[in-house]
Amino acid sequence: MVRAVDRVYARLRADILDGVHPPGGRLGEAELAGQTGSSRTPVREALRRLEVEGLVEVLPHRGARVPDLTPEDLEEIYDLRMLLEGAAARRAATRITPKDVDRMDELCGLMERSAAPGDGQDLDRIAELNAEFHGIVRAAAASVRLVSMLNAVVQLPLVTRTFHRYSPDDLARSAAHHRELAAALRAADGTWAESVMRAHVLAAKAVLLRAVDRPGNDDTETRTS
Amino acid sequence: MVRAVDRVYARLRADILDGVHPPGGRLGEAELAGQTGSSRTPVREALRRLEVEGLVEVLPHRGARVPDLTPEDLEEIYDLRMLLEGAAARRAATRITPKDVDRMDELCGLMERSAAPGDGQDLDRIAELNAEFHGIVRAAAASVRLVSMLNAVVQLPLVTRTFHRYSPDDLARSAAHHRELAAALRAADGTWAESVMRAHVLAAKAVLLRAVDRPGNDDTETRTS
DNA sequence: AATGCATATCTTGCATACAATCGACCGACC
DNA sequence: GGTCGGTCGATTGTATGCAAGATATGCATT
Repeated sequence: MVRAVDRVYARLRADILDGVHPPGGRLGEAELAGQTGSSRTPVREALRRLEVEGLVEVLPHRGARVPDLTPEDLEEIYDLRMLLEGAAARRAATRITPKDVDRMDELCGLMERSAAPGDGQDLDRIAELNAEFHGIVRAAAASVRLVSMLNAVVQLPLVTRTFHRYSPDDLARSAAHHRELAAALRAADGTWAESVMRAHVLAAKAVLLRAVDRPGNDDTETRTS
Repeated sequence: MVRAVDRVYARLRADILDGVHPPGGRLGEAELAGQTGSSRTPVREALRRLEVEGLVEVLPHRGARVPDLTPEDLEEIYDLRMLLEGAAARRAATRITPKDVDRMDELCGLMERSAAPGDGQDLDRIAELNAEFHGIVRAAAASVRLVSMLNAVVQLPLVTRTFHRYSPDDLARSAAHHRELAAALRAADGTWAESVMRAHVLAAKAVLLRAVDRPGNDDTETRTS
């Protein structure tokens, strides 16, 4: 039997990331308790956990809300992500196993295939593979605190989770970064790996900020489940 | 009326940092509720907050414990602290006001006076001034997420809070770092400020690791309140 | 005598009842 | 007519009762 707080936490987190609870949306404890079939106690605990991850903000006696991020917030978040992912890549370079790098190369191939234009293109599949790819790097960094901080900064609404904003050039650049990162890690060159990772994150930041400034091809709001 | 969870949280945190609850010590909810005069609910919430800050570790159905940090943990923590404090110093360089730098210089003078050998020496007072000094830098960094991450990493048992381990040379070096950091910030030179800050943190790490390897002059265990 | 299992007890996890606080609405007064 | 104050409603914060899981202990069995 899993704990109710874990179910509520996972459900709430997924709902926020999928846009079920829009930014600025109110999160009443009783309402969420009803939706999840549990009582307010696990809901409260889940909300507090999400608060420290930055996914919700709670005001004393006034409940929890989904924060709507300003462009300055996004700037801040990506700067932090660059810093932390870069440091993780550097640490990983001297700790990762060849087997892990092999898997990363394999993932590169799969991502490139899913990114190829045409009927076979599957941008959601890329997101999955991408998550595993970066997960390997973080795991190889072997720093529980660094990883937990990364989780607090990476998994934010509309920060990641989708490659739909990426142009063909963006996708090609991302793929090149992935290949190069694997090469740097295989060479056990921490500085190289860190540099590539920083570029990778900054490129993602550029894509996002471009989309925020001109919210035309943005499809996150239209998601319903 | 302040919330009970805040009282419990502050009390518990202070007790852990002061060594009232030694590393490895068990933290029963009912026991803590009795000590703080509240019920288990605020205690639970406070424990969860402390968990994400790394001050306690909770195992499902098995309660909370104060984690005892291995030398590898300390290594990891100081690496992260170097990274984050360095980044904060860099951001602060282009955002800090001259008034804040003036105050930092003032604090430098006060710390140097408190560090001077003799009857006037007051190492605990240095800790206070030092906290304000670095607080100014963090505030000037103007990044709520960066600051919260720093708080999660800095305020750990036996990481800071005391200058009793510092030799006269260590104290002199620390003072020099502080003066230089103020100068770098006044010059609005982010790279300079970051470099000094990284050196400052690494120097502190060296002092701590030296003390851990040869736990002779360590007085944290003997504290009772 | 040692090991495995069952049980007993203690602790945490969850649910619900009660209290405190905040915001909104309405009325009175200026 | 506008503004200030009070009361009401709703929501969060706290306390406590109950259930489930985990560890420890003791007994039976090999």
